[in-house]
Amino acid sequence: MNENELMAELLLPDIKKTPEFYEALYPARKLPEGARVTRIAPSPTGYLHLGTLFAALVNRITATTSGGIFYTRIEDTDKKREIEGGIDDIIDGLNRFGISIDEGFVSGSQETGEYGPYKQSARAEIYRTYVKALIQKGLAYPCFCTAEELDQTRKIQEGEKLRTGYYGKWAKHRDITYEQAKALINGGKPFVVRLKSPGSEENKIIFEDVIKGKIEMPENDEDFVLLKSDGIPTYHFAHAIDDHLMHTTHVLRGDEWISSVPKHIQLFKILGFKIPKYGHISPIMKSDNGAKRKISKRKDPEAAVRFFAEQGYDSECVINYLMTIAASDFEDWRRANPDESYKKFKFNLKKMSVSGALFDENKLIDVSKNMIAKLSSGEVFTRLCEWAKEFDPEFYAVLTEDADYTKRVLAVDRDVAKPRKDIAKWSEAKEYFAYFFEDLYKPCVEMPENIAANDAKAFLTEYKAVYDPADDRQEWFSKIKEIAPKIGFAAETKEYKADPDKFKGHAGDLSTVLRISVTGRRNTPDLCGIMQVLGKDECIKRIENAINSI
RNA sequence: GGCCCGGUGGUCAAGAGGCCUAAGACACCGCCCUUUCACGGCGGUAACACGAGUUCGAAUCUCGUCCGGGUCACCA
Repeated sequence: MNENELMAELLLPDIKKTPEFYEALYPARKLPEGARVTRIAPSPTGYLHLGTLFAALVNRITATTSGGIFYTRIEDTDKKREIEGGIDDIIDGLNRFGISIDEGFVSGSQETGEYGPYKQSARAEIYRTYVKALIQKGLAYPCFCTAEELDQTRKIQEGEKLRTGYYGKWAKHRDITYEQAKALINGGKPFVVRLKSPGSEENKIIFEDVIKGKIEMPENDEDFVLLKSDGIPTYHFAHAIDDHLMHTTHVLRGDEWISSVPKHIQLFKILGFKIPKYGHISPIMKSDNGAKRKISKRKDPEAAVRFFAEQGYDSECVINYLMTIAASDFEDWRRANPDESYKKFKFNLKKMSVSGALFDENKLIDVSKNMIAKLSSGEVFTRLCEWAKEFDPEFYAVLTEDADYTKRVLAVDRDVAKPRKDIAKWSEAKEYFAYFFEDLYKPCVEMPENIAANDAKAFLTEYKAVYDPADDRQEWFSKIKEIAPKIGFAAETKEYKADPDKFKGHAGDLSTVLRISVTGRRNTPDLCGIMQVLGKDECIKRIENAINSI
């Protein structure tokens, strides 16, 4: 054995396999030409984040449009920051938003696929095998520096205004000998394994980012850590091994990774792996006192995807909004294909924005209103109940007490040619439909200032006598028009506008009186339709109540 | 501070040297339609960060300045 081989044996004596074993275990995927293999690799250090959802969407749709595979991999190499239930929350969240997963973790506890395990903590032996091979070739070495020592050199570098890091002459253990290492290990010293970087800062590397375009950076010359002292790899190393073995073709991740690309490219080259295509996704930003900053888990409630669920934003609407951010041509496509699933959209990574977009709730509201307006009342019923069941059980009870009635309520101004665009999120529905339900209805008979109480009373009394729930909209309104002149109101709005002084108001004002009496609201959808749903008895009751309390 | 990336209305954005008197969407404002509110229709306010250069011609190419973002861990 030569010195390098001795070193490898000293550092990783338990590793008996070779990289060839794993290369054979995970052969290339049999996929059609041009199929893209993508993935997200969340770490279970918190709940599903908007940025993660966004990245998942972009990865999912690039795999879909190319006939490829999208898989999930759990990056749980940092045991210190891991939180309980993190995996479940992330994967369940993806499922909830309709992001289907072909392979890897498909639920919090279940994984599928031929390229597993899909959890890094279960892959330790694989990483260590590759590290050992690197040491054998003299391409990696042990480093015994303590956190304090590293801190010390960083301070010196800062003092001298030098680039910080473990490189060049600062790489203390770069040339450590087998004998030296052996002595330290026998002395019980912990160590990490570092890459013996062959790079130089003088050299430039150029790579084509599939989203951002051509990027030029100095070559990596840092002897960064491959294996931490607990024997677990760093992200960089795990990324190279996993994405190679799992045959990822496109690494689409947050652009906070862009500065690590030189490290990654170097690693792939040294390991003899084919370099995947990289695409770096700009973060979703948030405006904070005029300043623009990346949306943050700690400060912003909407950073956790759960926020949208609680608010009652429909998951499909959120995805469609995210698509408008992901692809500048998505809105045009949506207008041209109003009924297609977003999955049919021909997504092009090059159309992605290079700079981060501000999260725009107004736009989300607009997208949501448009989408919800297109739903049938049955579909609205299903989704509303689904939401209420989880987030507003009381309302859920009201909605499901008489499902047929509720469906008729939801059908007002909905299953028609031009449905209302009124609801943006399910949490608004309770307030919006309250007057339909005994338990939620709060009578209010406060009439507009321009209508005298006597006139209101007189109108309601007359109207009550002729009211017929069988009337269609036209008949319904003509009855109001017939009463109008009798109490000094214009039957036609135009009449009134032509000479306002001649009238106390117009038929429209009287319909407002009726509206308030029946619903307690000044604004509602089509009143005639509402009264039909409410039924004769209820309407009469409410009208009488109004007459008595004005 | 070093290294990257970016900068078109309030927001998202089209834009590849002449088609730019700069599109569209959201938001906002006005008018019309209208049983209210919406919807819809019509219209309006509002932008190429700044300075040099290249060119007959620059939002577009180059350089500089300024501003914003990211990153510089045994975190991902």
